[in-house]
Amino acid sequence: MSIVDKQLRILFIDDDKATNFLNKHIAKKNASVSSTVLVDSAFEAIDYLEKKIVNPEDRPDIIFLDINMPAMNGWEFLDVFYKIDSGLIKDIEIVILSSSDDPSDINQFKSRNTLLDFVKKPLDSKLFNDVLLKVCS
Amino acid sequence: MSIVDKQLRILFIDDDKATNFLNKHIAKKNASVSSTVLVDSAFEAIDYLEKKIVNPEDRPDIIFLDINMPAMNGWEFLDVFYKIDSGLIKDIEIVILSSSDDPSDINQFKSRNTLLDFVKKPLDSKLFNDVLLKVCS
DNA sequence: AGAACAAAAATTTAACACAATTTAAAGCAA
DNA sequence: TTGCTTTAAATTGTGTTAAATTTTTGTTCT
Repeated sequence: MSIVDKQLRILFIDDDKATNFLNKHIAKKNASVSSTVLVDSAFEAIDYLEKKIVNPEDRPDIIFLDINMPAMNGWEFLDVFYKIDSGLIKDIEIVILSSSDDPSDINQFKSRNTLLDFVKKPLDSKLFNDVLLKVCS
Repeated sequence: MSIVDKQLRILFIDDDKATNFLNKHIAKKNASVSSTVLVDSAFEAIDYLEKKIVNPEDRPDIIFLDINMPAMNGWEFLDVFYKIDSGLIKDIEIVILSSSDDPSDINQFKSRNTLLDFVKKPLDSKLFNDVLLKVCS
């Protein structure tokens, strides 16, 4: 059963290989997902969004973003992300995917009211489907 | 190509679901592995080894053990493990599988000279195969 | 009516087989 | 010897099928 008509493209940003592997597996099993892209760092994500995407139809619909990453964390990524001068990325939904219980992260999430959701690791297929439903509403 | 004649049973002890998922995937792709068991905690591992194994042929040949786990860490597990009063577990090889750089963990590993190897996460198929080769030598 | 059990449906997980990409290796030529 | 090309090997990715688990539904019995 596909919960939505349109097919969604998902970008996962996480420095942990095992997490990425699990996330991709869950995403690809969902009938509403047409493609998944994994990157290991926020830096790679910026590079991907700015350089690698040539056609608008290639841009992700949803980004699942880890917070705790070396070099550039999730919040720092978002600061850069929103400055990307491109119509391409305007309506990409952002979902925080973190195992953090840190109140400062929760506050960060609440203060940035453009973010779609805050999902606790590990991702599971039910949780993932809920996010997709949220995107379509 | 199977590097060994006998088929090996692997037990993974890790509290992270994503890590377990990746580990299992890698292990099951190896032709020398006949079965994999995953447990989420050291406590479950003890329970599994003491209670769930009835036949000697069911016991694992290798245990991949995470160090940093809540409630009971890897070293604490080993202390309990070696006290298990059962011939069943005598010649199980122990491999530490951790992302820790902590010198105290390295020292712990060196001081316990019965341990087969210390492997850094994330596990990959080459690394895994190397461990299997070590077991057979 | 409510609890409990059993059957059916649906969802999740695992197993398998195949394709594609990447990596390593061997051989040859400059 | 160095670099390049071809071949082989191995890792990774993908899709399909089958098994197992969970949820739902309906029926019976108290």
